[in-house]
Amino acid sequence: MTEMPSGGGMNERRRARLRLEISREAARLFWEQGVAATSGDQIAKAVGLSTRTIWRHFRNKESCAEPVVMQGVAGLLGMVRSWPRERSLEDHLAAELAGLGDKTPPVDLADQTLAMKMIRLADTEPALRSAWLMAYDQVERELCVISGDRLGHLGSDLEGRMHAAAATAVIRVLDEHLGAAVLTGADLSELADAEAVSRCFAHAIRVATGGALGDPID
Amino acid sequence: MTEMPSGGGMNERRRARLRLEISREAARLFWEQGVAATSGDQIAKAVGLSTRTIWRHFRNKESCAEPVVMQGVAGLLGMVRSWPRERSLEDHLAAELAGLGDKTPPVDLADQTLAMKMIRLADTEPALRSAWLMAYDQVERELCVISGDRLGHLGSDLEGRMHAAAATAVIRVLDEHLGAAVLTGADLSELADAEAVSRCFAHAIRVATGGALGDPID
DNA sequence: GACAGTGTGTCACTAAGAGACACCTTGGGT
DNA sequence: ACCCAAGGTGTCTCTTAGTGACACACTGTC
Repeated sequence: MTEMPSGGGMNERRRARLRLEISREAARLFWEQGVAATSGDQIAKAVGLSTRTIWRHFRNKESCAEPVVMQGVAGLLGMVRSWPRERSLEDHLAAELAGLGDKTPPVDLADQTLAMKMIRLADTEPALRSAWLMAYDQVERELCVISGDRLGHLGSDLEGRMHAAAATAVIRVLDEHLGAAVLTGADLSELADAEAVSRCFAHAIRVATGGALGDPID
Repeated sequence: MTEMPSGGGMNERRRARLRLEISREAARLFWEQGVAATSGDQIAKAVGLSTRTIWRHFRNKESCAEPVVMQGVAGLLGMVRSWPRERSLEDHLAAELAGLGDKTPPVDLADQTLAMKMIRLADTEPALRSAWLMAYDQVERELCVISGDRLGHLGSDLEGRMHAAAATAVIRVLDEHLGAAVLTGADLSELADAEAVSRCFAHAIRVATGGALGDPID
């Protein structure tokens, strides 16, 4: 009869951690040998679980890539989540970015490159492309809540959804662009200036939402 | 040694027609009994082909839904494709819509409702959601060419891609909204005024692209 | 009428993913 | 200390999504 709120919450996070763990191995294998050549058994063995358990946590093979993709945008998403209403997007991103160096664990860097490899693979593997899009679909839902909050539901719900969708779309395109740039190793110079990158994101979001997302509220 | 340009072109269109045919049956079955309960054999039998042939035309079961989804947006996409540079988006859509009643074959209406059923199903079936997103990913690529053409590659390629992505995103959200409205049968009144709908699309695209797509060129 | 090319059917096969059941943790109550 | 309920996992089994290989049918060309 007694609920266990801590147990439930713990389980959810435990589950998320496990999914990420599996996803890391899966993404690595996908990158090293391609999606088709990677079997569920192989993923299971790599992460030290039974194959059956893999399918308990992922609805199919491609979707094993989703958590690393989500992890790749988690940084930006976290920043947007903590965006206080009274600040402009540019100010907030700049501030977050300033205090980012110390609190970002090194593991995130590995995840970041893994996520970039996934989008690269998505160019040739339609299955991964759909996983990539599904991950951003998730981002869109989260952004929808945030934009709904900032717009205070003054506009229609539909309007909020469009803003969220447009913002997510430009974020995705920027991610694809940056990912490609990093992996080709072309010019890392444009990435070096983190503030320029954040300004780029902020500007893109502002444009895509017709200015609805960007300005401080009230 | 001799190419057959007519034959090749014919094949491509023949293939597209066949894919659509298969897709219609698949979508119908998906809607009637759910995706999981619909087998490849069943789709094959419904369309009068061997199962093997189904998998020659579609990489997996879910993607069987893509052609009807594409068909669902083909109307709008066609309009945007024929958008002359010297007209505004609003004017062009209104003009196209005026001369639309006569040239739209009735079969399109059935496809339209089928497409709407698919997005409805996508709410509960992640596999269909990814098919839906993949179809719009295709739309985005097409829009990318169009926007690149209209912007004359004056802006960066990246900018064109962001505009295309944002525009596609709002079109998708509007489609989802309209589809939901039609199927719930709530108020068809807001759909009755075709011109209002087209103005809605035009406005959304204009906003999402920061005005980059909408105005006449030069 | 022989020919190339392309699309389809049939058969055999691999692997994705689910169902059923037993086991083993964890954590809480007595 | 003991038991018990809940939920995650392994093992076994089975269905079916999806592929490879090969033969056959169709179509247009020389």
